Amino acid sequence: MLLDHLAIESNGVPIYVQLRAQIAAALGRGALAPGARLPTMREVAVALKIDLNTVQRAYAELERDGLITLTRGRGSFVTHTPPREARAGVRETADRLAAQAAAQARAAGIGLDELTAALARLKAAR
Amino acid sequence: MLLDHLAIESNGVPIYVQLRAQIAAALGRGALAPGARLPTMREVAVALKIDLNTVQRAYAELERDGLITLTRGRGSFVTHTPPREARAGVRETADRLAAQAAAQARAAGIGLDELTAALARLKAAR
DNA sequence: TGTATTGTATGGTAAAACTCATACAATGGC
DNA sequence: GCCATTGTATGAGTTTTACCATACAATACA
Repeated sequence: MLLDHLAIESNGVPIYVQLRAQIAAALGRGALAPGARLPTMREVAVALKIDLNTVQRAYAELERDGLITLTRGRGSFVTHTPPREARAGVRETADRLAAQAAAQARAAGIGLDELTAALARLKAAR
Repeated sequence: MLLDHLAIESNGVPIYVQLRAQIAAALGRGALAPGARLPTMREVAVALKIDLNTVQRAYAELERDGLITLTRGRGSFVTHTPPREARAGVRETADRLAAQAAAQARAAGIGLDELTAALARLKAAR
């Protein structure tokens, strides 16, 4: 379920931006098939303990970008013809995050191999 | 030059967050060697047409994370890598950094697998 | 037809982000 | 010692984000 993969961090990044990015990435990954129904705005608001208006803003921008369609009374659905660039930004973002982590590691005297091992441990702990 | 790799987008992410992330990523890719001098806060502010205080906030957080050191009158410099056996808690530190990176990735909709793959790409690119 | 569901919209409040202007303080070079 | 450079700091004012409460409008369904 998509709701389980959503989580808001207090990084300085606005909540609606985080939400928009996470849903966009999930769609680009194919986690939800075209035509599939997204969780209700109210469901997301309750689950993440954020405001309905904040969710609405994220959903509205996803619709503006052509990723989802909103229909009052019915719900929100994945578009059947998603834009190509949906998947493009994911790799860029991942590379940027990896480089950031590498910088932190170097400053702490941690090698890339040790960081990789730590990531593997984290993955195993789930 | 680092300045050329900096660009601010109007995507809702606070400017100081974008700047901090981009500089950190550049350091992680090895764009600047340890000990190298960063562009002046004022240079960045002028080049990106943003406020000096905004740059200062980004630089300050990079210093708090140990990535750079700030010296009044001299400038900002990439911190030197500490000696390898300097600390006993290498593993704990690595785990902490990994968890941090994972949280950042999660906020951006990036999964552990994608982050690991990106880290492998970065390692290969050296 | 009625009614619950779901997206859409508005007004008010608080906090954060950003800019602008100005000033202070340490460093290095003349 | 003088002075330009560079980081550090403060305060005022505007914009953006987020929350809360409330209400409206379209859809689906018993």
